[in-house]
Amino acid sequence: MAKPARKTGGTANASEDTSQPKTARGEATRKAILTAAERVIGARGFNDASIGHITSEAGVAQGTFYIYFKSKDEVFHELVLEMGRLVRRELSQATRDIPNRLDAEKAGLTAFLEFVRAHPDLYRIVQEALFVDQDAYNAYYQAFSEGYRKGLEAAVEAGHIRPGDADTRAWALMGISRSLGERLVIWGDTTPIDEIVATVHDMIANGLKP
Amino acid sequence: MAKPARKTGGTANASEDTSQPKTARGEATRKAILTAAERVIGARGFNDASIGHITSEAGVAQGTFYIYFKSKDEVFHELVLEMGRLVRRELSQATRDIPNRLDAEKAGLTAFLEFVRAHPDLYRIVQEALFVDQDAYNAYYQAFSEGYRKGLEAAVEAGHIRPGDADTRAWALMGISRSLGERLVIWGDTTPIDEIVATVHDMIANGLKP
Amino acid sequence: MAKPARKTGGTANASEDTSQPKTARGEATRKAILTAAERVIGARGFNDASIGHITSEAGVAQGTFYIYFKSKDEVFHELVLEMGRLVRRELSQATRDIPNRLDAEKAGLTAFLEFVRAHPDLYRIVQEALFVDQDAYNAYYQAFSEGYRKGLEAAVEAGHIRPGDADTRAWALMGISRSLGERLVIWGDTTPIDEIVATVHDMIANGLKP
Amino acid sequence: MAKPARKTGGTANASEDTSQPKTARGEATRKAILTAAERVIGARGFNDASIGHITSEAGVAQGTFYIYFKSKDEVFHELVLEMGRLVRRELSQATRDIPNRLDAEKAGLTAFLEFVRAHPDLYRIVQEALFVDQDAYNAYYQAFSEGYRKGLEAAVEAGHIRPGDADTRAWALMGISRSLGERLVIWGDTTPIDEIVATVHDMIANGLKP
DNA sequence: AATGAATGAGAGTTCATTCAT
DNA sequence: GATGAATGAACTCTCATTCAT
Repeated sequence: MAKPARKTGGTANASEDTSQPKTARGEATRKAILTAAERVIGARGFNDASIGHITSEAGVAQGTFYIYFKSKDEVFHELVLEMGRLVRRELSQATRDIPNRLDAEKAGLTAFLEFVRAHPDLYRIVQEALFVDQDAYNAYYQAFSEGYRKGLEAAVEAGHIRPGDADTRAWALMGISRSLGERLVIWGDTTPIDEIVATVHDMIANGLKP
Repeated sequence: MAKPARKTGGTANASEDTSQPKTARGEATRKAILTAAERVIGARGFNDASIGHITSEAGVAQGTFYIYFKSKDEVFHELVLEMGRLVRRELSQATRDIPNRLDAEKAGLTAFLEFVRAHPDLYRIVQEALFVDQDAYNAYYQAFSEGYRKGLEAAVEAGHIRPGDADTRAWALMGISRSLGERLVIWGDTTPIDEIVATVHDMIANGLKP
Repeated sequence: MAKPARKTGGTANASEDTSQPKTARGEATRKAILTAAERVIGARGFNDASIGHITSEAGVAQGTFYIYFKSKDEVFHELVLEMGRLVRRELSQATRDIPNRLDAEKAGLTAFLEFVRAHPDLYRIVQEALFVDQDAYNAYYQAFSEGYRKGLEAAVEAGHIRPGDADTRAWALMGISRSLGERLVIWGDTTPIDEIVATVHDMIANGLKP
Repeated sequence: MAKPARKTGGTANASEDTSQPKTARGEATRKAILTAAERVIGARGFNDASIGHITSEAGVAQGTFYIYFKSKDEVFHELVLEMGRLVRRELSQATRDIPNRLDAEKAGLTAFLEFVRAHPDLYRIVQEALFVDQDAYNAYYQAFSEGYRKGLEAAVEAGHIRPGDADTRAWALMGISRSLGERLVIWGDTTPIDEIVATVHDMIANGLKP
């Protein structure tokens, strides 16, 4: 029997032993490794991407990796966090100044799909986090689901959409985004994004309107 | 440079060197290994689940594994296929005899969520297939998305729902199911399934009705 | 340092635990396994030939192997002994009744090359014995070299050939046979055997004649 | 059934993933492993020589082996090539400046036997190549047989020896060398090399002279 | 800061052999 | 006599990580 505990967290706080680069050269090296890691892990998956693959893609020696990152898990963790930051920034830029929830929903979906199409590696990395760094995965989706939920609660309050459990709706809407994003990245769908959005938004808007 | 090709397929046809069991004892052993693999891989993930973990969970020696499966990849492949079969059977049983698409949608979602809650390991395994056995992953979702699409096309035809791109809608609806299923399995959500379904179905039904 | 001792012997006495077949059916099974072993080991080499390969080539179950042979080493041993018996019989039949040493030499070479061309697997097996069962290898060549030596000594005595160290000559002549045999088996040489023999015998006869 | 194809080639081009050493230390380590492999494989045979045996003989960790060689097969391949280079160099040094073919033959045989007695491991390794790396084995003997053949053709042309098929003679002479070499290495023969050569050369010279 | 050689634990897999039926 | 399931030791190879230079 003996179900083993699921691996969880561990790589939470990034800066402890790994020195932050002090020079411009160091900064550049660190960035090169991070970018290489994104490409390599995105393409091969976490387990098939070795440190050697990453460093050779980055054009540095293997040992150099450990000057900037404590472990393989740590780069991965950082990539997931980065993905979160980027997506959230994108979405908040796209939806700021849009008072109506349903309009914001539409703009957000469009922005998300465009981002995902532009960064397919990051999409895969976030999905794989479920198996590699569950804490990061949780943090990623928690941030989204809470944002969503609050938005939906406010929209109900404001009478923009009709009543209904905000958390469940938040997960449902997130699911739509993820699924359509996956269709682009994994399945190579080429439908123009605005067509996708039009179809989906028709459904969502009618599904939620008061 | 050298972007590596993504691992793909390879484990497609199962029986070549691995002998199918010829006795009841063998049959039982094979089943025991498969079940153990489901538990262990579901719990630890593909990479952290070693053959040793699986066989010791199954109560057999390591070598016994290779009597029934050609490789670690192959059990995984078989688990994904099995998951597909089980889910599809569940859904078709739940929705047969329901003529109206929207009602069928509701019944299907309920059945899916109940299934997922009952088989959390299988959910994780299918998700991980994206990184371990992409062919199986593709086959799994292709089967669903096509079924969905056909159902939606027929429903439009029949005037049960209003017009709209069936493929996009199919992916959107699949995304809703997956996301809510994940909330149950990964996030330990305890909302009663019928409440979830009620909330979501309100949105879907209004979103699609003519 | 620690040069390990070379593996040697161990499988010398064949009948101890392995029961000799008592029935005609058993006899046939044993023969089938031996023949299969010759083919499989000859083709793949000792190490790449598994018991499973042999038994499946023989059309019996794995366990059956151990009814007739104590171990993998043992079949191999027996094959080498068999090769020795066959070759010696062939040679003595070919050279009996030929009083003159040089004529006998010619007949023997012809017979040997014909045998080898007809049994390429056995040739390889004997060569591999050097690495698998050195005792058998030694026994095989000792028998030949001694026969050769005695023949040459007698021939000197009789004045058929001119004086010279018999043992060295024996190894030299054996080397010629082996090398030409190998050219047939390993290199696929198709020169007619009598042409080969004519060329070589010209050299040997002139080299040894008084 | 299913006669398996004979293993062939595969280890042909050496440098692809295995990095050539870039420092003196690396160079030394590589050399140490190669030397250890020669000793260990020569003594125990390819299959009984594990990577662990080789690395512990070399005084390095197991993993270090794979920094310098892609596989066990690859070291073996390299050893066979090295053996070929060494022997050819030895022979060409011993026979250069000797215009007469028969004299060169004598000098070559002497040099070969002395080399073999000094490097018994290499002799065994080349023989085992027939079962481990047939390409290397072929390359090794092809180089010799062609050199021999050309020499003999030229000698016939020059009237130093009498006419006769050069290829067959080449294999016969190679066989003599191999066989006498084996007697030294495998059978521990202690006859002084010049006595062996005297006996054999008497036979060859008379056998070939015009 | 950067290198690259070295480590060694641990993984997947094979296979000769045993044994209950 | 024959089967085929089961065993487990042993092997090759990988890779995250450390360290001397």
